[in-house]
Amino acid sequence: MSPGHTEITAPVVSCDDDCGIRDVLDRLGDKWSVLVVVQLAAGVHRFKELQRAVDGVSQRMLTLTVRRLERDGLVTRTVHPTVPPQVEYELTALGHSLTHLVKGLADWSLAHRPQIEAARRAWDAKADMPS
Amino acid sequence: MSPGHTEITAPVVSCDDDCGIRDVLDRLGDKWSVLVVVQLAAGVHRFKELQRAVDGVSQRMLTLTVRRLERDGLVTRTVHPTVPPQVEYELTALGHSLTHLVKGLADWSLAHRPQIEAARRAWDAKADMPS
DNA sequence: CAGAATCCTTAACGATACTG
DNA sequence: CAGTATCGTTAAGGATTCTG
Repeated sequence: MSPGHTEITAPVVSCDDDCGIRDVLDRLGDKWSVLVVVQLAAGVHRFKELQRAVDGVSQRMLTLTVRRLERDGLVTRTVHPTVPPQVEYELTALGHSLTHLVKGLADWSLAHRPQIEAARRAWDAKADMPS
Repeated sequence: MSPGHTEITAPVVSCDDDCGIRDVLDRLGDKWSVLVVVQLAAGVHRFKELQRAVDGVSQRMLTLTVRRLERDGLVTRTVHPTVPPQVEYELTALGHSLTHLVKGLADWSLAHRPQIEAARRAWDAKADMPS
């Protein structure tokens, strides 16, 4: 191994081509999927409950989000043919397995938030300086 | 506690308001940040090396991405005033601490990809059915 | 209540050209 | 090489209205 700069060692997660990470990232990337999964990790929710819990999500986006999660097999959608319609969403086993990772991200986020904010302040302060 | 449906138990990760998860998610959400972090986890990279390694990223987006990562304190940018300019990017300790989580996501992704694809095929097949 | 449909605004992204 | 600047496209998301 020559010293100095990069020799491009074995990629941590082969991302030479898109071998799957992107698929998951695209689902985690959108604004609401993770938040919904996190909420559902606490238990079964009806549509309106979800919307209140996530706070900020429009009804349209919540619909789209749960549909995509359902399509990916992360949540189940159960319709009860009652007089006011009642639909319950629940995490599948697959969905629950993701919860641990999401929890990890949340923990990391909370733990390192001060550092990140400090770095941002430092950067922004530097940027304001003319010379 | 009444039985039946949801009583909204304690949130897994308090997301009543946005208490930090979103900040991290927004950085994970964009198309390239994670890929760049993953590449840098393998070692120091120059700008062009990164662009080749990530494959698909435009020079503009790579610039924006590394700038944001630098602002957040996840990577360092070192300029060597050589005759052709040479800039090296490297993960900070903070950046490295994120690597574990990203690796976890990648592993999960690879492990459960078949399940997700199967679920999608099933969903799409069902959707095509007229009745 | 749960949702489908429509319209509209924004910003993420990509391609190209130019610079130190 | 490592950017910056500009432009055009597209997709994500929000607001609103209507329906079973």
